[in-house]
Amino acid sequence: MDRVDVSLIALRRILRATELFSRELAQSSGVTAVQFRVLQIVAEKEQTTAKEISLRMRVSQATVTSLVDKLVRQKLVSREKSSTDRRQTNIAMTEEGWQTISNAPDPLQQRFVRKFSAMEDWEQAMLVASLERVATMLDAEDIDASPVLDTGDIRRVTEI
Amino acid sequence: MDRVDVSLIALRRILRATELFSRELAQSSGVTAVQFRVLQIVAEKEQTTAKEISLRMRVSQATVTSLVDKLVRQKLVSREKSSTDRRQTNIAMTEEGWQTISNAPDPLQQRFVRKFSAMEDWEQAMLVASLERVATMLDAEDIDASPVLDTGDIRRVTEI
DNA sequence: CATGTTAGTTAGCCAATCAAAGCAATATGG
DNA sequence: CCATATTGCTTTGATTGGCTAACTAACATG
Repeated sequence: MDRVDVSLIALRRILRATELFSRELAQSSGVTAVQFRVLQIVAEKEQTTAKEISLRMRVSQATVTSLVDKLVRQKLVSREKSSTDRRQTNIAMTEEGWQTISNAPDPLQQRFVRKFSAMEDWEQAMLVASLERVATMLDAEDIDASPVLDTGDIRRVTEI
Repeated sequence: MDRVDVSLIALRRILRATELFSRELAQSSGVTAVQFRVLQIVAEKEQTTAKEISLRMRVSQATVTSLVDKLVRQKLVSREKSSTDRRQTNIAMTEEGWQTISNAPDPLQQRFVRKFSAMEDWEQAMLVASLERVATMLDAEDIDASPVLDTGDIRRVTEI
């Protein structure tokens, strides 16, 4: 089997692993991976607008509305009309939201981080280079790519 | 930014690229990526059973039924009771099915293959090693990982 | 033969997503 | 200053993919 095949298989395994994890999380915890992603985006700046989320996630505003609805129902975020522009709605973290985000289990990413950290320096470097290479091969445009694996820990500052 | 972050970002970009592509395909062509995946599995051996598909895709049999329903409705595959074991249903490719699979646009994988092939030998080797490494880091069990990127060309023989 | 196992379908549910339409609020060009 | 965009968001109504649970049919086996 040639290398192209081997790498495609590996890629597929990676995709598959995250997909399965996502489902698993959806069942075990209250929020699904997608909802958690929204929560993360809100968390990055303490508050945001629906528009912002929709742009970041590359999803329609209608979808954002429904996702935010679910988070609001669980009291993880709150909606509030902006005072400066009343067409806008500010979506803000609640105390529960912060808690959820900090308590969220994160097996997949953690597994990755743990193993990655255990690697030799040269191997880490090689991996980083390779992953970036592949990413560039696959995507053309600039996309939202905060350092999370479908779900993961929040970095409030990272805005590449 | 440390290497862990950089690699997680790259991973996310990869995930994102395939996800966006999948949606795009769903709109432009008749079959969605998942349906296409089913079609590919059937194509590998000319015919299969629902069970086989469900195992390969790691999805319930009920889901397979509904996916196959859609393909049958579009006449891309056909159902036929197995003569050897009449509990089984053979799902077989139709002429249209073959056509669909061979005409299917495949920008993502093609982009990958093209760029990969253009790489120097040592770089290809490095990439393969890295991807496999990451895949192993993320998934534990053995999974279906035929050489496709959500959708892609068929290899009837490849059974790793 | 009775009971169990296996393959598949049906029914009923949920999450995520979209497009289209609607409703406010702001912006803007006469 | 008002009529007409434009913008931001929600509602409505669909579709897809996914699940579990219940059911039917066929095979397997003690």
